[in-house]
Amino acid sequence: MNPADLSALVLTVVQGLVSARGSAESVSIDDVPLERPRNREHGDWASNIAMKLAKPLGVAPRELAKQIADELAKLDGIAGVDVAGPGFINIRLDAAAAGALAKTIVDQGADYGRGDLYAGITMNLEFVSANPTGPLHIGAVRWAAAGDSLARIFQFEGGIVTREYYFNDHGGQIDRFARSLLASWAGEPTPDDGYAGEYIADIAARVVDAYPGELENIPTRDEVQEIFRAVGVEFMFGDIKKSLQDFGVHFDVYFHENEVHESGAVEHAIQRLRDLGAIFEADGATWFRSTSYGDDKDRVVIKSDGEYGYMSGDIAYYLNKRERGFERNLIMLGADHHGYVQRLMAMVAAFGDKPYYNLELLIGQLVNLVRDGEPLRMSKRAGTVVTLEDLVEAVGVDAGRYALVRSSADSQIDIDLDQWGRKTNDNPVFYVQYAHARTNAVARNAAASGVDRSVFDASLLTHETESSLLGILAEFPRVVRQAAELREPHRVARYAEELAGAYHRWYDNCRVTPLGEEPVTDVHRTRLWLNDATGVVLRSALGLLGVSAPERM
RNA sequence: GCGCCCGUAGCUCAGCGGAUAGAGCAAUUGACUACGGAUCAAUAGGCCGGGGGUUCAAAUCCCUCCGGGCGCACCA
Repeated sequence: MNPADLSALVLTVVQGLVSARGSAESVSIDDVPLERPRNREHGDWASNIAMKLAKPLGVAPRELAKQIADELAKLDGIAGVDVAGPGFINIRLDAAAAGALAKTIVDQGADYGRGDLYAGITMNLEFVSANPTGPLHIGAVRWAAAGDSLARIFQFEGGIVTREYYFNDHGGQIDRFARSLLASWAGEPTPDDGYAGEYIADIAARVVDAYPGELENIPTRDEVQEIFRAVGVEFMFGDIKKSLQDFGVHFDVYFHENEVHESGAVEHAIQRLRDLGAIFEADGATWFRSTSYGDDKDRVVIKSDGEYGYMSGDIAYYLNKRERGFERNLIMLGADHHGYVQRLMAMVAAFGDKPYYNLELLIGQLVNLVRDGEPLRMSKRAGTVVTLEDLVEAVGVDAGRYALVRSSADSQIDIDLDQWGRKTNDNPVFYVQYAHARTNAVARNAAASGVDRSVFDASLLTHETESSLLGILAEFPRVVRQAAELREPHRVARYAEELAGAYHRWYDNCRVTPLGEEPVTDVHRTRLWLNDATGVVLRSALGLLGVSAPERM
């Protein structure tokens, strides 16, 4: 029996009692979530429904709880029901009902835990989106790991997901990049507003290699700079794509900002807003009246010099996504972009769409890398940029990804490179991966000792570590769904650690293979199902995080 | 000044209304002739930043103050 089944049973009982009392109070399945009590002595599952309904029904909570408990106790698969504290209903399942899950999980394999929260919904996840002026710095990388994980979680919940990267190779930032390359080539100091760092010299050298002996013969400096811009950007962007690929992050669409400009999408989008009455002219510029939709100031879309303002691109890009058919659009940004939320939501509302539904902005707080107790400081001027490569070099891809998704994006985090670089048990990712490898080792040993899955008798899973492990396995679907709803992939990581811990404790207490000359029994065979079920869920959880699940370590 | 995020064990962080607030690391002590000790067991460590409020019940929701981070362009 899984928690959903049990919830349904409790609901039936509660509805029966409510109508028997002649109350009009309506109770739905969402009102009776079951929880795992922290203290195992409180049973396998607990419900607080009696305390919630006591007031509307005008009954004492404990009395109502007792009535519900008495009805529940009569049902099959329930070993006992107690009322505790202010009115908790604590339910103990019999071993067979609880243990059946092990077989269910093995039978369903990688599909166990899959949900339908976003079944058939088209979702566009935009993240990283760094302009190609330098290697990916650590701030952009947080969402590379967390965004990709979120994409996997949405897909697990049935979503039709597109991972998208938006980039721009024109404008002020790119000009500074091109001038920096040019200066490096010419042996001049880095321009005051330029980019420093070894990569500039490296890219400049590669551009020169691509045009051997030619740059010197180009008459104007502007023309040379244009070559550095066009070719340098290409190299830089190639490097970025490669490091993302090496990090296990693959984008379905690389969307170029020029696309919205050249296609006339910007004019199209502004015209749409104009038709909707959200555009006005003032001071020689064209404005979006975003204050009518909750923004704190109006925004320029066409500057007085006739150029498009920054926001015009965002407006056109959003409309483009909608016209490409995406129902839900998520953009993941760093903490320094939180000021964009209001104006973009105003735009969504102006188009007649639903803010926070058709468009969501996820803001991730800063990440610091720490070594020897000291944060690695970034300075663009000094050219000390902490990059994705630095992270991967220090701790590897698995630990790097895991460290980035393990905490809520709402929190600033410090990643201790010394700790995460260690291949020992003070590294959480190894703790989880080792548990997975151990399930495989146990399965291999079982096969060698003649233990197979020919028999499954759930009533034999009676040890307290077995009921604890089963309880955690049962929660996987709910954890994934919650991670999806809240856009919080770190929940999956924390769950994986909890599951790994429960598995290690079970391993310590319950043997799958017989000792010495002992005969193979159905207990061993049934435990193998539980072992394999744990392996399945650990693999799924690690997969959702984009971390490998090794069979041996 | 206005806005967003954060403040929980020595450190890094979980805990989006429930029972005695958790994990990993660090500290102390145990368990290997037992499916991999990359493990497990145990001890110690907390006015959950302060103060008010809502509730049967608050680390969690609301208000306020304090502290830290990040933003508030006809720049991108």
